[in-house]
Amino acid sequence: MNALHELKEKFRPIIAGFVADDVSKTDAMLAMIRPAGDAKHGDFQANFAMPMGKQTGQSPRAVAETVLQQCNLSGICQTVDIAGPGFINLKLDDDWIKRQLKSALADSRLAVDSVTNARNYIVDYSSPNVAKPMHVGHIRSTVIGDALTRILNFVGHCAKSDNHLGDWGTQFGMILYGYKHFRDQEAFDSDTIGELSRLYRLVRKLIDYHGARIKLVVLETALAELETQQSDLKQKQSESQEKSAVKKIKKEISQIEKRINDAAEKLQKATTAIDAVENDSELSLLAAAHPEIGTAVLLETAKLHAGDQENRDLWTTFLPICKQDMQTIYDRLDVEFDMALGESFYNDTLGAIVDELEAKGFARESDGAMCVFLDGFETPMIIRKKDGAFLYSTTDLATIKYRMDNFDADACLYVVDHRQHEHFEKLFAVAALWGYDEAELKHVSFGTVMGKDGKPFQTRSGDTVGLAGLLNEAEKRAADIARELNEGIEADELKENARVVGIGSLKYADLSQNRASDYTFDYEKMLALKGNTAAYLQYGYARVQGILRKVEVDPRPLRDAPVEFEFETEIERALAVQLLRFEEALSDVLIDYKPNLLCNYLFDLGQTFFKFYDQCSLKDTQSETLKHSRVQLCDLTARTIKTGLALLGIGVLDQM
RNA sequence: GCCCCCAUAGCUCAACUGGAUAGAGCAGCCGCCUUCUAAGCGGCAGGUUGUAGGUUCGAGUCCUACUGGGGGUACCA
Repeated sequence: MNALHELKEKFRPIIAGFVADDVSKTDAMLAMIRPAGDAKHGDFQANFAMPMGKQTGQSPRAVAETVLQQCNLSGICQTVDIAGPGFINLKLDDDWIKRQLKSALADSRLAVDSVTNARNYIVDYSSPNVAKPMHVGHIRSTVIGDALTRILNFVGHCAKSDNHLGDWGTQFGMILYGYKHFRDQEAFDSDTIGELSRLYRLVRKLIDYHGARIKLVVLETALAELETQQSDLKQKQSESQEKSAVKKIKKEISQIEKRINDAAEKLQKATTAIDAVENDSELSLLAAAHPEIGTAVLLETAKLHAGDQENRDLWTTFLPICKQDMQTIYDRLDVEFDMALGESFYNDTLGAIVDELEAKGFARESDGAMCVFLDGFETPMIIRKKDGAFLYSTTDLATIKYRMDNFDADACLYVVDHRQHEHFEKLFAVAALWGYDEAELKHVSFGTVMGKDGKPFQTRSGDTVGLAGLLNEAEKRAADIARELNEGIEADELKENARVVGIGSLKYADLSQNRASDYTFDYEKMLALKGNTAAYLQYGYARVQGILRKVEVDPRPLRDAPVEFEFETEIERALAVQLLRFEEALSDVLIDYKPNLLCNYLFDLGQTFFKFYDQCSLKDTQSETLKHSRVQLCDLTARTIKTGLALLGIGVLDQM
């Protein structure tokens, strides 16, 4: 049941008459029926009279009156008013609300209708590179993708999640090289994943070192050149008389300064990479002994791809271990995938795909590389390097083909950082050329995780914050509060409480933000348990359970045999209306795949509930029927919170 | 150079895709636990939505220019 939808259908035939049955115009007008911005204007408002008045040359108020004369809203609306320039304010009928509440009460889906146009979705998210430790940057894709998959399935679509693991890239070359040259066998035997991760970081450091050494001179001369230019310009500025010329020079100076800052930053990075090795005698020796490590690593990767037995064997040994390590994180996050087809899965199909694109005339060789040139793009999409190796663009194309052929996908969502915007634009353009132009291919992008300095997030050491550590800290903080508030809480219960609240709040912190915004990583905010957090909603849920325990009314029999709802106070009606908006919130989420809209809804519901809680004591309610009506409201609130949080991948507790 | 995002309260973010008086949470101040769990509630304070124009009945939202920040830009993913 969706009140907004019902209202739109009531208005549809009348509006259609006004716009000569133009369906898209009708829909545009109906889209102007929306929840009231301010509760004192009613429950919903319709804003179509203004543009319609404009088009027909009538006054908007006259249009509104005509529409309302023809539209029979009795039964669903209690009052209908025209206000201001021509706003139509709609207030739902109490009896109608009560009927809807009853059907929600009796329904395990809370009367959320299944969509009529069910589609097959593939949701591609998380997709970490195996063999690199997962860091805080991975959590965003993981929780957003997981929430979208759950919501799509709940409303009746068929959504399959796919973890498109980076299990075939250069990082494996690093590990292979590290394993062959630097491994500590004892450590490898006792703590394999720790040793692999150490090897990865070690090789990374050495490559960065040599890279920085080569770049150093270039960077230094570039910086010096820029500084000369800067002083020249300053000279010119002081000599110049003309106002406009001075202004122009000033602008040039500020541009130069920006470039100087950039160059200085790069130089700083290079120096840091060099110092990290040279200040460490052991590392210096290793660096000196492996001058060609960069190309050697690429060679190891190439050998792996070419089917070299030793490297393949090592890969088959490492991969399950790495996957197992990631799985512990996914388990803690309660995230599951329907499939985890990594890049390696598509390896055997890549050659044929490149050949096909070439044969069809979409791809051609340029500078030795196989490229697809696209209108509107400066650079082509390279699908095979000049050394013969394939790229992730090739794999992504193979993935699209696989998903279309095997899952008959109507839509693929890629929950990936917005920095890959252009990659996906090209990918989708090539897919359309290739013939996959029916399905919706959508880059559900999200902002970068930034540090407090406004730069992409990194810790001082240059390593990004580990995900495991973040989860530990989240649970620890939740445990501290739970212990403080519940003296003598059992160890098991404390642990469960900390897990549900800590992890839930961490996820919610990510989900509650508009995914488009870059997000500033803030330890305190990520781990906050007060205000607009999962803990707030979980607390609301737990309090309902507390009430039900206290008043000793079992809500379950009331679900199928409810008493008549009574709105003794304004707040009870407000809570009721808010409860009926659940389906609306879910459909809002899916318009542009924004889970934060569900968070907004739940937080509003929570606030309304706490007001109700404050004003309507069930314990002191004398009338049995009123008490039961309130129990029913509580029951619906708890179930809506529980269901809503579950759709975000967050759990609830009976007691906190 | 070219292209893409972003700029909203001291801080971190919303604003249902053009609607009525721009909302929350932190942080600050004042209240509320002998009253169903204070991880809560009520109140105060905080804004020329980066700047300047434009479009229209109506703009944080759309267009233009500018300023500032981030990202991308031929063989990394």
